[in-house]
Amino acid sequence: MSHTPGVRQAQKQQSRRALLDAALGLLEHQNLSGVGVREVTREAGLSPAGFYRHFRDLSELAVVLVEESLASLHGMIRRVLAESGDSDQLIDRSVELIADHVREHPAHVRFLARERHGGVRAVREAIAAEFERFADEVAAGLGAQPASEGWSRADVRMLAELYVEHMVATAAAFLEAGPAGEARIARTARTQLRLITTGRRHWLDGG
Amino acid sequence: MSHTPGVRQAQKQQSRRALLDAALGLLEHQNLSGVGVREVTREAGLSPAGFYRHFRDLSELAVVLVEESLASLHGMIRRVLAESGDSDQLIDRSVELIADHVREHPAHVRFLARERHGGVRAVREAIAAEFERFADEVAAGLGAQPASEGWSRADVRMLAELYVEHMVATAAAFLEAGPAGEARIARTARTQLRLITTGRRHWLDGG
DNA sequence: TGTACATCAGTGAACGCGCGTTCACTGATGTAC
DNA sequence: TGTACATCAGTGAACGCGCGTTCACTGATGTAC
Repeated sequence: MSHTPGVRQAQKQQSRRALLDAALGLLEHQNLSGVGVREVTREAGLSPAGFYRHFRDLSELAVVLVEESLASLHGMIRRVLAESGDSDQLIDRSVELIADHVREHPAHVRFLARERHGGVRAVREAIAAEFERFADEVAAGLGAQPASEGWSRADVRMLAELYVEHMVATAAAFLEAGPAGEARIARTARTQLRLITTGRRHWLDGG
Repeated sequence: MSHTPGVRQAQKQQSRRALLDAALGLLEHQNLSGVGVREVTREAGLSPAGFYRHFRDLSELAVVLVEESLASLHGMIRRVLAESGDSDQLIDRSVELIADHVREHPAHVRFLARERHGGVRAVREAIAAEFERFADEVAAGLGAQPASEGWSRADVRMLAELYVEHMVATAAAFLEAGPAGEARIARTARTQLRLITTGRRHWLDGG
């Protein structure tokens, strides 16, 4: 509307970003319940009162972080599903992508792992709802594969949930193990995925 | 040594128990980092200063809770491994046992799920170490089964880890879903275990 | 372009509060004789 | 059994501290004319 494209608004966005980033940084080493408004504003370079121009409280901020964390995860899932090749190659690439993702977004991944069963209901529910959506997405991807011919919708869905659960567990294990343990975690994850794939292949011929 | 069998000591144990129970109760709805010494003593009926006759701080108390929570879990694992029957019966019974366990020890299970990736390192490490021991135990159990003939130690171990991870995820899902969702969680868990079992059966014949 | 007024992101001081921890204490339990 | 002393779990008061939130404010940005 005005010739200047909202200097004020841009500055506000910058403060908001600083708050979100400060919080994410602090959450890498403590729980949401252990982080305080004053701590976040201190880290972000604002006065404590400034916080309330942006969020009602920390759990509101945390829900935004959930959305951002999951946006980056969605990107990853889409890349995994888009891969093509034989199943062993797919597995190798998937595990590699998870490792890359954890390396690139450690704070996001840690935040999700930590608050998924954490003490703040609103955040827990936001995470659970998004993981459901992941499972939907994975189920749609799996359903489109030739290997799923003859499968019931319910079975495709349970397989998708198994994959998502395994992906989350693998990501958490990468974090916990650090660079030194990366190779070991990756090896285990690949073998487990191969076992699941074997089960998938023989699912319809009577176990 | 004395004719009275330590009235003093018995009373001290009682206070200690009260502190542990109070903490476990509070931890059902909040993170460890959100719980305070004063809150715990209030709930336990002691004065704040009394806490320090028993624990250096809350994380020391929490590590004791980890041990207690896992003792009850160990019992469950042993029961699962001791079951006999065909594989479908085993799966049904295992999932049932998990459901029972969650119903009987909800606070313990919630505590483990919450603090497994929580903000207190000592507690996280205590939980991780115990889960490792579970995987050992499960691996030993699996290795003894005829179905594991010809399997490498590493493969038995990765299968054990997959089972443990699945068990933990299932327990957490039971908690999250509450009684209303129990049947649905159980159905999914059983199908997933059947898929894994199918993979296990065909593992050695080239995928 | 210039001017007068409106908006509103961010400030700094203030509030009441509950926290973790310490301390000297008290009184029941335990022990030695 | 009785007595004198030692132990030590639990108390209550005190401390300094950082917290979340509110408030009236300021001054840069935005708008109307």
